[in-house]
Amino acid sequence: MANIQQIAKKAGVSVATVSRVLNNATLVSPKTRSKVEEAIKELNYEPSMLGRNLRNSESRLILVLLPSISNPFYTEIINGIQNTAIASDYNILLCETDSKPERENIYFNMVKNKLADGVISMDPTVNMQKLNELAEKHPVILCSEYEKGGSIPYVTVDSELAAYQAVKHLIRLGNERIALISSDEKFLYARQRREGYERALREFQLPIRKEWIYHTKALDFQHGVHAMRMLLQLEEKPTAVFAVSDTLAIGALKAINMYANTEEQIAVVGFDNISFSSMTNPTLTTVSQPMYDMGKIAAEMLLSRLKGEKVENIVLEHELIIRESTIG
Amino acid sequence: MANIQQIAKKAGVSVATVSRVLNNATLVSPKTRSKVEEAIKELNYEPSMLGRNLRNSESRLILVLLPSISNPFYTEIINGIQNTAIASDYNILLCETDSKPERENIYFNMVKNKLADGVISMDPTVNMQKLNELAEKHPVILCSEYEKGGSIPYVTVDSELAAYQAVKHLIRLGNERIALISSDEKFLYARQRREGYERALREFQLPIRKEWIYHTKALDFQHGVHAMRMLLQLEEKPTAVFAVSDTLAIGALKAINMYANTEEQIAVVGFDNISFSSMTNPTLTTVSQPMYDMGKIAAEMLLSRLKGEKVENIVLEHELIIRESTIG
DNA sequence: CTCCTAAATGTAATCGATTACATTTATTAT
DNA sequence: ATAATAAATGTAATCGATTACATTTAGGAG
Repeated sequence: MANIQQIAKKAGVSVATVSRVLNNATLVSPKTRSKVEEAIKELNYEPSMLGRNLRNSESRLILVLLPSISNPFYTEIINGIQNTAIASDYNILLCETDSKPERENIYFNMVKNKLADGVISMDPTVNMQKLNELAEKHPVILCSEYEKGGSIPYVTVDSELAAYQAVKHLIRLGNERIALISSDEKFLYARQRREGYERALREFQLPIRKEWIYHTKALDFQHGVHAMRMLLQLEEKPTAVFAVSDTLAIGALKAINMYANTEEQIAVVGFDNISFSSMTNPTLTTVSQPMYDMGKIAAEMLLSRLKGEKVENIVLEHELIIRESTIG
Repeated sequence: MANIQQIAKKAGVSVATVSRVLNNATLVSPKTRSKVEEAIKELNYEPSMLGRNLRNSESRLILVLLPSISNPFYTEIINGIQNTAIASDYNILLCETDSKPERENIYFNMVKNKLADGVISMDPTVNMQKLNELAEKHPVILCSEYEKGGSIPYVTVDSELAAYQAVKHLIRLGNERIALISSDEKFLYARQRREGYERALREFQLPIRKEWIYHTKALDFQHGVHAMRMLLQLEEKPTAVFAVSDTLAIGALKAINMYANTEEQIAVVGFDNISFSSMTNPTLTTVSQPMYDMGKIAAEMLLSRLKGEKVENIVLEHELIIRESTIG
């Protein structure tokens, strides 16, 4: 790979002039410019990002942290981020932390070291203290999961309200024994969705029973299956379930299919509206988050921060998508 | 962020000594070493990857190209790659090309520019000519999709054989009218799976009818639904379907559920054994690829190439997982 | 105490770009 | 034709590390 010196030599000019051509400065004569461009073409030259970044302390790379790419929830968000970033000549790097702090560290270092210009974190398991430290010196945006009262700007939805509405929907259908399949409450979204669930129950004077609240260790299908199976073994079984994620809800549907008596109709509501949720049988009622927009806005916020602008937190609208799993 | 000069000054030594401490060279006296280490701790210093990479032309970063993260097929492969890479002190960057050549270019440039040390490509839409050019100067491994007779090392499964076995399974169940839902035949895996499909049919003297071969434009659920819907509108409907990907197969199951008469039992076989495939109703019979191992081996091959070693192509074993969708 | 050798440390070039400032060349006005 | 100005180009420092080579220091032998 040729470097700028070789181009300069070949074109018979100085490296400064080559650099000017590269960055379309105006003070290059057309003649010189074309000489340089020819040399670039001939030697098949592409400027080194390393040299450039080192000098400019800018990489035009954005890190996107997520716990795991296996949850389809992130897919559309990433599309939103990516399209927006690319339109502004930035690229994104997907960083799967697998909820492991060591990996997180490596990615944080990339930012500190100017290998990346900023971070969008969607990882609920992120070390908030470290992220806050990073955010003091570098642009950071939280997407979906956020820190209440924290200083890092975020874009999210109102999880409490969405959960409240989802559970109210179940109540209106006549359900009085409504279970919650949630994840670890160290995550804000899990706490908020439980609060919404409880608010709806309280409003209708329905009991909040802790044996109907099941906490899973992870969000994949299998954990949903297992949670539902546990709920089905209770002497007083719930007639409806609200799960904090579609993956759990789909697992619950599966468990109902496999283990429940066919005459028991158990209604299920999920959260996220992942693409698979309309492929299940029955199709899944769920809370739709504007995932693409969330990603887009997160990217826009980060781009603003990169320009040194202040940004406001944003809470986007959600929507309850009613499908077969609550109709029967 | 402090730099090496500041550490040197603080510790009262030269930058060379600091660098030696950083890279645990042996020729540093214990006294000096601890002075330097203290300065590093005090100033909270972390060496700049940019400076280091520029000098060493090494980044210890591996690029993983994939067309889209929305296909769960890639999830486990990525885990395999990532765990292997991290064990050797490499990190991976996930690059979603969205099948767009511009994006591909950016990522190729990262490699040319030493921002990344090598590439594992899982993208069937990759520009093979450009990838081959890149592979002349940089380590590149193909994972899953590969180039027959090409010079880039690959790890994959025997798609033709797997498809042949899958279709034979359908034939043994008594199906004589077997459809194929495939994707664009510009992809090698699609061609190979069609060949396997045809070989099985020929072997049992069953007709190969082109109205039973449907090519989709993409691999998502919706395209599977649409394909199956088209097949159900034929006057002579197939009694079984082999789809080249689980996502398509799951869409097909959905379409059968929605549009087929309940008395028609249409058997379905997919390919990949994604985690969803055991959540559907009926559960999906499918070809299981050793995805984690494939990723692991791809990473190991790349690490070997990075050390300058030669590597051999590897074809891994697959397995037909029989579930409800071919039992009824 | 001196000399020699080995160990420890320092100096300065290097990687590949950008850019402030200096210098040369071209253009315009008088 | 000459001075003044504008445009084009060049020179060299810089970003933050590594490392060959040079130099200093320490330790041991005589």
